[in-house]
Amino acid sequence: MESPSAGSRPYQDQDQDQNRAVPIALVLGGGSLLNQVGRELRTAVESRLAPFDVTSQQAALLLHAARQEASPNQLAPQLGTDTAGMTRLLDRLEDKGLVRRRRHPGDRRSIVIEVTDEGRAIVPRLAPVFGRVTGRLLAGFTETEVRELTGMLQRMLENLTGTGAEALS
Amino acid sequence: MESPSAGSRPYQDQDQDQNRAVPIALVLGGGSLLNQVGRELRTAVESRLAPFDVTSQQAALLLHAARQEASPNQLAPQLGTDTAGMTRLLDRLEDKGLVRRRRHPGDRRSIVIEVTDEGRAIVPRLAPVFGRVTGRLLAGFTETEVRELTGMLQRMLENLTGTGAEALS
DNA sequence: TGACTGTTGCTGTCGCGACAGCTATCGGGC
DNA sequence: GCCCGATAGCTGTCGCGACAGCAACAGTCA
Repeated sequence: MESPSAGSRPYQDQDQDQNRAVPIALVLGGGSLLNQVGRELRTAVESRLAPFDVTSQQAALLLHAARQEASPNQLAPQLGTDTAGMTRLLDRLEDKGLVRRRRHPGDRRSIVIEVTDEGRAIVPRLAPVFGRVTGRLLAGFTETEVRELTGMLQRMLENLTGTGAEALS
Repeated sequence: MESPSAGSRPYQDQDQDQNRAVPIALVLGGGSLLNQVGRELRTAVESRLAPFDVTSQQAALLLHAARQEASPNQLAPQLGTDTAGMTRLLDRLEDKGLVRRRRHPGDRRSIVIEVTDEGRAIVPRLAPVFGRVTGRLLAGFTETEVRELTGMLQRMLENLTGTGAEALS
């Protein structure tokens, strides 16, 4: 298909080529490869979280909040949402009794997310789920590949957001 | 590029290591790196599609349907959704007058998606949007990297969807 | 003191994915 | 003819992300 010499040509040069090897399938709508993997990943996590009656988002919030008390505003970017999404997320978790809202003593605009005893009871069982799915996701990958993949994902993120968004803790 | 001892060690061996270099951040909920890139990608596409008053999903459907008439059932997997999602997607596109539903002459259960003249008018201007965003997403990537990335994404997809032997669960 | 500005969380609206259940239709077998 | 399973599309429900608008509050400055 391609000659090996083309391997290091920057992708930009290739952009005008109408018959390029990697088509817009990487990008096309919700069916893009990227989104497809993301969706399957979420589904895989949630099927394993079903016994605990929480979604992957809810589990992620619990893990973050249990480790350190925080406000919705602080957690929102780590969960890939905004304050509006946090409001609803907290609503659902509060309905399930896993989380409580407390006013911040110093700033009455703020809120402190408090994991209830019921929430803390299941938190230790949530983390391994993410670990196991990570293992399955990356089965057959070498450490080098995982590093390269992570690097490429971060470069793509920076390409899109413009400035470096360090989302990784 | 392989440091032989660590670099080629399969990721599985690393799984029990609590302090592994790539944490569950790759997987954690909607804030995972994978989903984050996917979301930014969708946002970037949609901001460029705003003048046409279509979303990335709707644009993707138009591109597919304009190239070749098809049924919702055929297009659903390509758009990363199911027939239920197709029903709503078609509803919205029909409301906008970009698409029409026609009964399949041979099979009265089926439907043929017909792009209206109004729809065909904007289709040629949609494809370049995906191309441009692809270019931006992959800015600075070599062809080799793009190939490796695509390959890794596909491997991850197979790892998740494949019905392979499941030593972890 | 009072106005101004920025922040924080809430609410409404839209689009979308996943899932379950339903109807109409098609096809094969008897 | 009838029956039975499979298939195509529709509907309802839930969770979530993006966006816009809102009220309460904080810190600042005249």
